[in-house]
Amino acid sequence: MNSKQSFCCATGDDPTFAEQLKALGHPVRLKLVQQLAERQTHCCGELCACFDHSQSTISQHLSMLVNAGLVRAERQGNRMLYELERQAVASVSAALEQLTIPPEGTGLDGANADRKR
Amino acid sequence: MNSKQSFCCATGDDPTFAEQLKALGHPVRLKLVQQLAERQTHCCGELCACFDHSQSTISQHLSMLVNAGLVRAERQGNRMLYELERQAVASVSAALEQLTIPPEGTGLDGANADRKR
DNA sequence: TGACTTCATCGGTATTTACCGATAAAGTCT
DNA sequence: AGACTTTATCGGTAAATACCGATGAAGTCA
Repeated sequence: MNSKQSFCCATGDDPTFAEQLKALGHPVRLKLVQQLAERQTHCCGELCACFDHSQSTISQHLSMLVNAGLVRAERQGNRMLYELERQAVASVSAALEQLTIPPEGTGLDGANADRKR
Repeated sequence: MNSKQSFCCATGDDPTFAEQLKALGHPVRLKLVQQLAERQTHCCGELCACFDHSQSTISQHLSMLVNAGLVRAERQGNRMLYELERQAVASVSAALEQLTIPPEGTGLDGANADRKR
């Protein structure tokens, strides 16, 4: 039953890394994250105003971001304040950057070696 | 008809950023990228050996990575050599890191301001 | 040429995702 | 308390995704 979902190379690392990337990999959610990046906090209504999707849709996308650990939600009176977990985004970014480092001693990496920040 | 997919805040930026994140946001594809990061090139067969998915499945995942611009494919005789586009991964990483920068002059960013590399 | 290897593509099915409207839950305010 | 605001959740549908086996296409090698 799990033969479809398993992947044998799993070395036990990053259980949520793919999840986080997946959460970021939707235009609405990415835009939400970008909005959140620009200000300290947003409530759901403000965010909804940026999209022409229903409130329920935006709320669901937000909760996916929260589940992925990329956004924190905090109740404030009547409304929910959403705040970007910049640290989490940073660690996703850092993990990706790791993949950028060419293997040692290849000597073939001419096309890539010059970049590297 | 496009009312479901449009998102009004789109400022015209990053047309493929979400696409790239989405491509990375699947455990098999992420693992493929990680494999490719560790060596200069891999052929499809080598990569298939790392998963217990069918060859067609792996091939499809690879072509998604290629379409997202994250992997380059090059024919070499009988086989295809896949190589990570480290530059593309780096730019995804950099774009994410941008989101990490708190807005100027908030003064409220105590929970996040200490990190920032 | 024909047998063989390697990979991509096709056709199909099952699962997941995205989305909506309606409603519930939580809070405010009079 | 009741009216109102704000957001989450439920139930459902349509579309997209993930996967497979079978087949096709491209290349090698005798």
